[in-house]
Amino acid sequence: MKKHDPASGSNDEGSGRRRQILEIAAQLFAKKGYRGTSMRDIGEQAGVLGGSLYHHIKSKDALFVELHNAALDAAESSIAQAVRAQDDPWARLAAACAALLEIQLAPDSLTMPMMNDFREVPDAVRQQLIARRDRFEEVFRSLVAGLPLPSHIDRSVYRNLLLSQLNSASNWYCAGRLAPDEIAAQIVSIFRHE
Amino acid sequence: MKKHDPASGSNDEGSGRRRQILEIAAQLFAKKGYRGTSMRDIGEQAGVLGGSLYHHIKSKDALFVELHNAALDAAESSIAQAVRAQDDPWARLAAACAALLEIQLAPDSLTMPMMNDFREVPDAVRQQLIARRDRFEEVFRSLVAGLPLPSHIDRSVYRNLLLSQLNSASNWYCAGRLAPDEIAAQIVSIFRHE
DNA sequence: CCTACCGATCGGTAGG
DNA sequence: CCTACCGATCGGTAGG
Repeated sequence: MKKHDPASGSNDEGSGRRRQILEIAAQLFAKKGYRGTSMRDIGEQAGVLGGSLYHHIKSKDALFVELHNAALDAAESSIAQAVRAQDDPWARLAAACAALLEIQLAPDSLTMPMMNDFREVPDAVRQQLIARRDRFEEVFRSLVAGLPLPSHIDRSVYRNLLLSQLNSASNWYCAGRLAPDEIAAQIVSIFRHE
Repeated sequence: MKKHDPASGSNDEGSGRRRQILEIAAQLFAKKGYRGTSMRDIGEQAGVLGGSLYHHIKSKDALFVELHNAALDAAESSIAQAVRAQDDPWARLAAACAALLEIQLAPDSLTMPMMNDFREVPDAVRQQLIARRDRFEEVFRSLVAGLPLPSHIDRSVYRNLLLSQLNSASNWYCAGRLAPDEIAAQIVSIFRHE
């Protein structure tokens, strides 16, 4: 008779089903955008009607915010681990770019590229997304601060350019050609100046 | 009794009204995205009801395609003119970046940043947008081909990284800080290698 | 350019 | 998890 909290991390049968739904939703949001993905679309992929999803989630807004934050959590910890193993500032930047691209370009999984469509999301959702993203970008602010850049380069612009590349790589990435870590190497070789 | 073709370039009173509507639509699409902008939203800004817009346009899809193509036409000719005045390959690239950014970061006008939301547009529209964009990007392909780049840099990746930066600059650009041409200079100074 | 409306689709809910 | 439905909103149209 005990109802399990749909937002909890409990690992019974219902929770596995919930994770499956989250992964389906993440893929659809990544492919079609927030407004382009209806609850009925998600339900169809999960084999249920749209309304039935509300036993697992509170609302479409909350679902999207949860996915977005989970993706940034995963990226943050993966980057932290990759950077920890490096000492040279350029090597640290390269490791961070490779780790982020590996996530951004993964074709499936729950970690998906969705920090770009702030425009098509309701205002209340957008504020949460922006707050989380700003926190995420702090790690790049400190990585860039550690670089021995020529003085004529504006580090704020440099960081924004770098991040916009990493975030939009999925728009032109073609799985057949270079691997994510090769693209990261290209980016760093372009952004490397001293 | 003569009906004027709404897609023609005639310059009578009706055509001026039409251009005004196009500018309003361009601003809304740029700010809220394709799906986030309803015909009623556009009508409201223009001081009429949504249904009344259909005397000036055929459909929302056609309106968006027209705006997108007009923006790329304007960018293409502005870039061509800027590049023509330069001889050195790096100077040509710098001129092209400055011209494109000037358009991408202009707060109003009909030329607007909208080559990013291919995801939220209907399939039939997306195909037209992609075809036009691919043609637009050819000019950058040839500019990059003219650069004396180190051999370890992949020119295809280089071009995609450059374009993704130019296209998403409006996401972080803050009018108070650097001017568009200063940002273009920063980009070129980062992308300059020999 | 408005009134008045169409069918379709949306996010979400009640009750079982 | 389904049936059956809610009110809201969408793109678009007929007729004036």
